[in-house]
Amino acid sequence: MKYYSVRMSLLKSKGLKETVPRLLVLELLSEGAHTPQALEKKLRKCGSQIGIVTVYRVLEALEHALLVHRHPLEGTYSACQLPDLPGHHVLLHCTSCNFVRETHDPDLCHRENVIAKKMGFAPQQHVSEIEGLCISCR
Amino acid sequence: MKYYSVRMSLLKSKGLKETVPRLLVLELLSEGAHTPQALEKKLRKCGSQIGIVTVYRVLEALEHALLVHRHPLEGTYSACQLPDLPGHHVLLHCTSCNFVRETHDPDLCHRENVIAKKMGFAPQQHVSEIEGLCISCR
DNA sequence: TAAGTTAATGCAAATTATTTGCATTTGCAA
DNA sequence: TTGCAAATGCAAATAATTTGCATTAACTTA
Repeated sequence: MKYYSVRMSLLKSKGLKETVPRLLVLELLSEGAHTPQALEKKLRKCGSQIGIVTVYRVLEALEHALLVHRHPLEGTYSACQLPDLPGHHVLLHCTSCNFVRETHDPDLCHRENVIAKKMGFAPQQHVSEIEGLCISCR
Repeated sequence: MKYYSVRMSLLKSKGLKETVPRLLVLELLSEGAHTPQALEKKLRKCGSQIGIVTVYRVLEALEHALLVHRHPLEGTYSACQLPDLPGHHVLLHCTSCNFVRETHDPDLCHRENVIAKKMGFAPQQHVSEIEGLCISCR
């Protein structure tokens, strides 16, 4: 596993300490959505002896730093692919292979603000989840 | 509680049996988002002796029939306010009073389809959640 | 309207998920 | 390299969810 690559600076840039559990979790979550339990199993398979409690705490820290998303329709987590654009995210979640693609769409964002205003809401953040089949699964 | 009103026909129209727990849960969920646990407590206060297990099973049935939404960022449920427009929903969730308002927006829906297509996704359903403060909380 | 059938409920218990407390270790700054 | 604060590991407590089975209630149809 190549966890010492891209994600090294990411943690520091968010003011988080760089630890092995965090790097591994980020790595796994960049490959698709996982529940905390699924993460623990995979970590065990990778040889790391990281307990479920630590997984929870790592997820909490990463979510708080907006580096991962807690996932709408499933209770899973995935790595934020656009950590520099907080506030609005579109998640494309393949129901077959479980892969999560993420994007940002200014039009959608704008439309959501319009809707919020129309309904009398002061929006703080939006998440849109689109469930479907990805290009390689159909 | 006026649970014998509007929601009576709704259950039947979805092919579900009309039972007291279901009517009560639908009623409560139309007033705002609740966790299963919160539902049980309120039901108990209303005098009904409906166990948590039943609450879970009622929620499962209602969700499957698309009469309630399992809620993105909180693990709560709320009644679907547009049961005749499945597939796409916009949830406006007040982070202060916990109320959930629901709407449907053709523009947003269209935009999400465009995004999905652009990303090679065959969309099955979308949910957009907008978190913020409702009109009476700000 | 009174069976009969199927599905829903209630309860107890099992399983699974999440949180907490505390001792130990580790990352990072001085 | 040393020291401090924060992160981790482990055990145990708490909470959430599921399962099995007996009972009850809702719809059908006769």
